[in-house]
Amino acid sequence: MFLSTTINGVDAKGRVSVPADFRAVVRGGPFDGIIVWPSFDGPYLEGGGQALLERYQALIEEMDPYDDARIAFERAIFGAARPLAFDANGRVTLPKDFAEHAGLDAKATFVGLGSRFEIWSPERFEDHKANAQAFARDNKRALKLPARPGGV
Amino acid sequence: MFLSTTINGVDAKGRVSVPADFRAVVRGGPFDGIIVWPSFDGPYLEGGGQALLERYQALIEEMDPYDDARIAFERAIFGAARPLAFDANGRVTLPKDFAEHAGLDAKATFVGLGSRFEIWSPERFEDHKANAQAFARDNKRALKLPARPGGV
DNA sequence: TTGTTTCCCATCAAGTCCCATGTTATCCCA
DNA sequence: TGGGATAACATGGGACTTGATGGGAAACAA
Repeated sequence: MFLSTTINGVDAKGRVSVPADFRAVVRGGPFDGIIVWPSFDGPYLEGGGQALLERYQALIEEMDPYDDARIAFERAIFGAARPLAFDANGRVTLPKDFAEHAGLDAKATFVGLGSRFEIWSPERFEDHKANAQAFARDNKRALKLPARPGGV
Repeated sequence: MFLSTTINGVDAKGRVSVPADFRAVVRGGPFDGIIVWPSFDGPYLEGGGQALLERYQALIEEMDPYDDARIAFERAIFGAARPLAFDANGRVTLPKDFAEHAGLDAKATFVGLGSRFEIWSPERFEDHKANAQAFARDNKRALKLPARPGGV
């Protein structure tokens, strides 16, 4: 599972170390690296191992071959995703357009989300985190978050 | 899996480099090249390895021999598809009618869609990409993509 | 011959690999 | 428990390989 949040440096070549914990998650898989795509939801990147993409593919292949929704998902996800292989030191090179989409220059924040992860510009992530926490607090009933005795 | 989007040049002879990642997908197959046909759905080309065509064949053979839809698909896909062999540098030569159908002149956009890919004129693809992203964003629950905590 | 297609070679850029170094975390032993 | 040794991790730069592309020669068809 992808867990915890890590900030790593992005060097002049666009290389960034993938946190060792994240590398351990995909180790032994069919592809020694991660698969990353720009979120169509905001200025950040989403990623996971090849297993994640294969799960998406299985979902999509249950749709009819020429279903409009299927083709839209295929273009939005597979068309945007890129496999990023680890180098000998566990780094990947971020394509320029990915770095631009997420506003990454000197630093990148890796956020583990269980089956997948996100990559943010550290400044944007701080804003987003505050917003997400406030949203969750204000909507916890609507979201049916598990309530704890005492309401804490 | 065919992944990511790449823009490659089309030279005066109608030659275009197939992205190295795509070549790697079909490498080792029975035919050292790709199979391409004009989409009956829009101004672009569809393609894949020989394995893809064999899967389509299996699907179609489940239909009744004289089903109108079957005959239409057979003509639209198998009748229109051509195998394009790689040259020593991994390029293929686009037949003129294919280039016309997709409006390809100086550049061609290869879009990976998992089990197959599409070839677009870069300008036309930009338009459709925005549509696909908006559609995917609005309908991602239909795909049961893992929801992000907070829904933000 | 004339135009078209296929094959081969040269070049340039970009991506990948390799080695070296500093820093942090972990382990072991006194 | 404290300190030192060791291993793991993150980072920087240089060398090299691969990929994309352009042009030309040879083979083929009209």
